Amino acid sequence: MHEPEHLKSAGLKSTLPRLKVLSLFETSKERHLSAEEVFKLLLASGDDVGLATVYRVLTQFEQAGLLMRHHFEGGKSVFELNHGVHHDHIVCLQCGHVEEFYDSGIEARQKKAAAERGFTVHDHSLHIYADCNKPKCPNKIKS
Amino acid sequence: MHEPEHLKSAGLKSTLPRLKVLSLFETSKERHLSAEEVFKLLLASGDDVGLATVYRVLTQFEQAGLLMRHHFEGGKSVFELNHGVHHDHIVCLQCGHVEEFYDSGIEARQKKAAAERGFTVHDHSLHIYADCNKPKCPNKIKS
DNA sequence: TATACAAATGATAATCATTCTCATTTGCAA
DNA sequence: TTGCAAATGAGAATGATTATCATTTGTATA
Ligand SMILES: [Mn+2]
Ligand SMILES: [Mn+2]
Ligand SMILES: [Zn+2]
Ligand SMILES: [Zn+2]
Repeated sequence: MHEPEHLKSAGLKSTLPRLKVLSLFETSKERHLSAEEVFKLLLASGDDVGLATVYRVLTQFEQAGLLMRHHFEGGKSVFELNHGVHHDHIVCLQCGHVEEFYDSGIEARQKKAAAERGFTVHDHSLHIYADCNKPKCPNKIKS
Repeated sequence: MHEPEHLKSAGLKSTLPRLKVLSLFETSKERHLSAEEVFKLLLASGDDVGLATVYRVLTQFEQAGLLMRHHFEGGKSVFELNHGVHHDHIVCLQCGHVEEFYDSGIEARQKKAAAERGFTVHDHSLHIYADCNKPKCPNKIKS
């Protein structure tokens, strides 16, 4: 029961919808969730939160540094709890499974490439799109 | 005047809108263009092509391998002529300027990261978001 | 604890990029 | 030239996200 403090320290007041969304990310089996998925999971668990509120809260949490937003292919934003450690993503094109990885060599070479060209890096996104080849992976893109 | 053959060999018949779009990419000062930009540039040059046709043609050219599509931040697809050599992008958050780079070390480490996890790579996208620090860069995001 | 009110919510309208529909036009093969 | 499948263009439809605004709620204060 530390969520209210999380919100407080982020300058957000502790409301029911915000607690529900945060709690969902902390307990969900899926680490990376879209707004639509958050909305549906809350509905399914009997917690009614308006879709507009879901979008608002996700954006607020992102700005507060509680969540990170990613733009995978498919047009919809995906969010995950910000555990403070940067990582990149491998996304399975068949089942949508997301695996995280970190390669300090890649990170270093990115910085170098940008610096050599006079750029000041703010941020980067690296997504590898692939087949996961897991036994449970269906050969069909999940809707 | 070799465009018609390009289209023919791609299995697309040589129509006026398609020739105009292809020619625009071959002559434009900007290498990376969104659908909206293509549409407006054609209008400005007196070549009227419907917006729906622009979208259709861009997608067809992408499928034919003539263009590559990228998803930079900002929600709209960006296209460029496919010159056959893979590269990644550094995008200036202030002026939208795009610079290309290629780092074989990064490429190799990506393949390795995916392989180690049992993935079969289809594709990847690496975008570095930064300030270009060029003298001509305005401190404002261009609309 | 009751009250007051700014902040938050939720239903719904609006927006934006993109795709779809369908009547009309066009490239091109015969 | 003609015939016609393929392509086009105007506008409707879609899907994700944001804006509006009347109503509700968290919380500071009396
Ligand atoms: Mn992640
Ligand atoms: Mn490029
Ligand atoms: Zn999979
Ligand atoms: Zn710049």
